[in-house]
Order: sequence, then structure tokens, then C-alpha cells
Amino acid sequence: MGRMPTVDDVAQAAGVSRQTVSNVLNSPDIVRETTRERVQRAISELGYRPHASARRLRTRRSATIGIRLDPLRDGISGAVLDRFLHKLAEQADARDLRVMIFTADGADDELAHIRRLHDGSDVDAFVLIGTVHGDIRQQWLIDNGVPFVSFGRPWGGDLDDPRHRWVDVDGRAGVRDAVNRLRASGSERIAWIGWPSPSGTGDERRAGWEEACGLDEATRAALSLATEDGVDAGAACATQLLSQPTAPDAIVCASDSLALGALMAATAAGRPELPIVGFDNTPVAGAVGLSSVDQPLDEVVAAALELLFGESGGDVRPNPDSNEEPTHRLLVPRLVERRSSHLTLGGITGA
Amino acid sequence: MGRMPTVDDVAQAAGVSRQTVSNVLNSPDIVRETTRERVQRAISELGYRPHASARRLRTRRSATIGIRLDPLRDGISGAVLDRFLHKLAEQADARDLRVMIFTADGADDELAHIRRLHDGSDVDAFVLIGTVHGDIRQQWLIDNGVPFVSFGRPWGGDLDDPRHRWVDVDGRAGVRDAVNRLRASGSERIAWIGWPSPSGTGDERRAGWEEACGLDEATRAALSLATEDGVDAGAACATQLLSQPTAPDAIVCASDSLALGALMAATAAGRPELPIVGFDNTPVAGAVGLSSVDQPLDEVVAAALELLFGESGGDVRPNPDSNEEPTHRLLVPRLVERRSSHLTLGGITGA
DNA sequence: CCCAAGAATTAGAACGTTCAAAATGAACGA
DNA sequence: TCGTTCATTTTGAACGTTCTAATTCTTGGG
Repeated sequence: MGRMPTVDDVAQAAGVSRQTVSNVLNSPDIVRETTRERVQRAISELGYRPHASARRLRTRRSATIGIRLDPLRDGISGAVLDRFLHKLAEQADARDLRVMIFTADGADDELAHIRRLHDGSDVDAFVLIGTVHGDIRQQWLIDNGVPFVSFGRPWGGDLDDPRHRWVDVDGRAGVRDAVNRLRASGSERIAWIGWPSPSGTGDERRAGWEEACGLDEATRAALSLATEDGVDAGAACATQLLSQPTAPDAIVCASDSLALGALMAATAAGRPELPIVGFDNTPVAGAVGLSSVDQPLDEVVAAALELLFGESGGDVRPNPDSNEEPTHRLLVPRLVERRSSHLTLGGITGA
Repeated sequence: MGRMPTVDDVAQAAGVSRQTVSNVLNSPDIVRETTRERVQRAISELGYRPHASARRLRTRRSATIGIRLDPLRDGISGAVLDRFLHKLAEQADARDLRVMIFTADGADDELAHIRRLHDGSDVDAFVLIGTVHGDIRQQWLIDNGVPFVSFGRPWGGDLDDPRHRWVDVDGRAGVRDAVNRLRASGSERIAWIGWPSPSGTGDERRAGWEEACGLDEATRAALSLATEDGVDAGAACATQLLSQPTAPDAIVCASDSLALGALMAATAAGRPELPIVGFDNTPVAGAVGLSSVDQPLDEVVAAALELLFGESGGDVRPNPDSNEEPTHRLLVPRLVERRSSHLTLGGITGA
């Protein structure tokens, strides 16, 4: 394995100068066609590949996106991150960008990592996921001029701050649609199992239920519960709801974990047909045949990259500070209906 | 935001030469203590960070590991990859290594990506996951001198080839233990639901059942089924097994997806207490209270990095070609027992 | 007091690329 | 024929680091 060929080797083989080779790679249009072809041939004959680090050193851009892998949730919802990451890698590749991952314990540690990667010119821009109330990361990134985009709104902050680029999914609309669909199918007493307030995401989703369920305040109070995320918790809540004198005839949940628990509880309570809707459309939901609100992650990732890098290409836009163009995007999720003609917990179908 | 300080800036501030600053960073032991302290102070005062690309250009090492994100499985098992990735990022960070991810359609595409990242000096070494029979990747990597380690044995190939570094989990032993545990608890007719042969991983796991179940060949034939992975498939198989005249009194499955299906089928068939064991100990198994064989991913990752980089540090070892030291590691999984005093599908417990 | 040997530090070059500016070539109208 | 203009190509420098080799400083023995 001799050393890899360099631009100089290619230049010599093609009988042109270093810079012309570079131009063929970076601005092909300014090179005469015959020359370009000759250089291209030399490139492929020698198997030349530009040395990424040399290029980065010179251009001062790393063409790399950094993203933190969340601490593992023991729930099921981690699958969303997984899908997100996959899409991100896919679409980044299409723009000739690389994706670097890292882990961190808490927001402070995450910022330390970000600083290290950014100052070392390892990473041009960051993708934040899972914004929460009182998130310290965004302000820090803005203050330090580190380009970023977040998947998740700045809860409790200024939604319109142009310096904070964000993409999010309109959970409120998603839940509203799900509730409306249930009502159209005849359900009248639709319950809600969600997360304790304040939770940006959770509160929005609950608001969707509240808007669409068509129940008076007292009934709503009786038919909604809040709990930490998890299958057990979901089961416990559903059991409680179903044991009330005025039981619900459908349940909408803030997550698939809760919904799976609810589904199990409903089955155990002898009501396997009870309509239940989850959120995130995780693999588990598909596996057990649970309806779920699906986040359009493809679009989320596309929008995130567009906000960071523009329509196409891999040049990171500087942190915006004016209102010239919108710096955020709210996407609409879609309900995936299952469970009517599908495998259910109550009655297995199959060969 | 002025430009970042460089070694020269630090050198000037500390009244030493460029190279001394470099030495403080890379070989502190050869610098006199008083000098070292002076330089350190200058470094932290200026907030200096080495420029990663410049260093990589000069040293010709990227200190970066590449890993492909598998195409999304619609099953539940993807969670293992997720955990693996997380551990990898964590332990790589401890060695000052970075992790770069990419996606690919098929083995050829993966190799194209690997070539690009390797030739461009973006990545020093690769981690392969999910080796299969007739995998073309390993030979290619060996032939092209690209350092790598695989999580998964070279099925159908030479297990002892020192040029192929691999780490794997002894699924056979894991299943054997699970079966023995079930027998110790009184089960006598333990069934197996696995994957169609040939499947390196699947065949090994099945062998573990075969060795330990203590049944004659005819009974084994009646009590074992093979199917593609998935919850539905698992449910279908379990239903079939349970409807036989001589039904099993326990079921061991090759994956948590299959086991979840089996659990649902058993519940539906009125046998919610039937012992069922899955594989991978995914979050779902924990959520529904399913026993499962847990892969020691921490150790897997540690072993993988050790094979690639040695006991410590981030200098990739060249591809080995002699038998000087072992270049593979087989780890033993551990059964996680659940379901006795825990949430079950049959009877919900909770507030 | 001097010299040798080792410790500590420094100077120049190199890694492979792209930028900025200069040089060359081609085409055209006067 | 000769400028003039535009297209194309080339040259020297720079990006920030570490390598190699050379230099200076210390120490200790004679």
C-alpha cells in the first residue's frame, strides 16, 4: 500500500497544475471541457481521493454535523431518536456532510462536548433534540455563535427569535385529528393519558385532546390522567380509568409506551376492542397493531438541514439575526390507523 | 469572535516555542515542570484548542471510528443497535476518539462509503455489525488493508483468521442457560421458536436449546418452529405450538419480537403464566415483563475497541497478520428473569 | 575549569488542500 | 498588426499542527 495519490500526482498525470485539479473538483464549470475530462480520467485512474482533513484545514469548514445521543430511555420512545438519526445520516450524506455523534451526562456536559467539537473545528453545526422548559443549551449556543438547529420548540422562550432555528411537529394538531377520527367512528367519551405539566410537548398534545374531545370541564377532569412515561404507568392509568363508574369508550395517549400499557390493561379488563391511540408510531405500535400518530421525520430532517445549510449544499449559514426569512418550521403529523383488521392482543390471527 | 488562538499564540504568551507547546500537549513528560505549568496557564487563559484537522493532516490519523447505521428493521430488535451505538460513543470518547455514522443500501454501497471515508482519511477504523453468511465485507476490508472489527463472527468463514478481528456473544451458551433454568423450575417440554437456517446467529441459539432441552429427536422436531423475525410471526408460531395435542410448558425464542408475539398468543390462549424467554433484553421486554437473554454490550464495545486500539489510547493497530495475540473475543450473555412478581399481560398490577 | 552526556528547547520543513493574484491564451474589432 | 477583453490556467502563500534534526542548557566527573 503505497501512499495515497495527491492533487499533485493527479496534476502531473494529467499534465496540468495543482489548482486546475482542485478546480475540476470544486468548480468544474470554470474548467475547459477537454481539460476537465483529462483530469477526471487521471483522477479515476489513480484512484485519487481528496484528503478530508487537508481540505478542512484550508477551508475552515468541517462539513460535519454533531448530534448528541440521548441517555438511553428505558421506554420505547427511544426508537424515534433512532429513526431520526437514520434519516439525518441519510440526508446529510446527500449533501456531502458527515454526522458525528457523542454522548453526554446532562446539559452542562453536553455543552462542554459541543464546545470542544466546535472549537476544534471538528463540527460546523449541531442538531439538538428534545428541548425542554428552561433549556440552557440554546442561549449558550446563540451567545457563543455556534450554529445549530433544534428538533423541538424553545418551550417557554421566544418562539419567534430568528437566532434560534427550530423544527417541530404539531402534536396538538396530531392529537386533535386522532380525537376527531375517534369521534367520527362513534366514540363519545374519549380519555387522555399524558405527562405531568409543565412539559412543552406533553402540554401541547393534551391541548389537542382538550380542543377536540367535546367534553365539559368536569368530564374532562374525570377522563384525563398524568403520569411519567412508561408501559406500567400507562397500564395503571388505564386500569383506573376503566374501573370508574363512567368508563371511557376510547383512550388517547401521549406516547406509545403509555398506549401499550393501556392496551394491555384494556385487554386484561375484558375490553380488548377499546380504541386506543398512541404517539410516535414506534415499531412496537406497529407490532401490536396499535394506532399511533406518526411524526414525519423525513420532513423534519429535511427542514432542519435546510434551515442550517440552505436549499442545497453543505455551507452552513451563519447564525441569523434578522427576520429576513423564517427560521423555524412546524410540521403536521399523520394518524396511522391499525387494529381493526390486524393482530390484536385479544384475538391472535395468523397461520 | 476573533479567530481562535493557535499554538503560536500560546507559545508567544508563554514565552516558549511552538514545538514546546505541542510537546506539553502530546508528550508532557519530556517538558520541564516549570515550563509545562507556564504553558498550561497560557493555554487556559487564551482558551486554546488544537485544530483537529490540522493535527490529523500532520499525523495522518483521524482518531475517528466509522459505523454504519443498519437499515431500519421494523422489528423491535433495532434497539440493540441503538444501545450498542450509545456505548460505542461513550467508550470512544473516553479514548479521545470520535464516532462518525453513515447509512448504506446493501453491502456494496456500504463498501463504497467505507472506501470514501477511509481514503479521505476521515476515518481510521470501522466497526461492522451484523455479520451474515457469505458476507463480502470482511474479505474486502482485509484485502484493502482497512482496519476494522466486527460485532458478529465470520459465519461460514475462518473463525481463527487473525486478520479478522471480531467480538461476539455466545448465543448458544445464553440459550442453554435459559433452558436449564426453566428445567430447574420444573418445565419439561420446552419449545423453540427461531429463525430459518442458515442464520449464523440463529443456528447457534437453536443449538443451545437443542443441547439443553433433554428431549428426543422426534419431540424436538415437534416442539421447534422457524420463522422470519416479528411479533406476528412469533404469535402465529406460539398459537400453533399451543394448539398441538402435546403442548409445550415453556417457550424459548430467538428474539424479543418473537417472544412478545408468543406472550400475546399464550395470553390469548388462556395460558398467561406460560414461561417465555426472549433474546436481547430490549426495552419492550422490560416493559411487558418478559425474561430475556441480555447481551453484555458494555463488554462487547470494550473488547471491540481493545482489539482495534489496544489496552488504551487511540492509535489504531495495523491489521494483524500473525497469531501473536488473540484477535477475537466471545462473551457470555446473562439471563434476566422477570415476570414472576412483575407486570404481566394477564394481570395488571399498579396504583 | 573544562568537557562529555544527557535533558530540554528550538528552527525549519512537511502534511494536502484551496485562496488570491498573477500570468497566459484565445478571440475580436479597429 | 495591435490592443482589449474575457476565459483559462498557473504560481506562491497560507491553513495549524507535528516531525526531524539541530541547538542550547544542565549536570557531574575529572
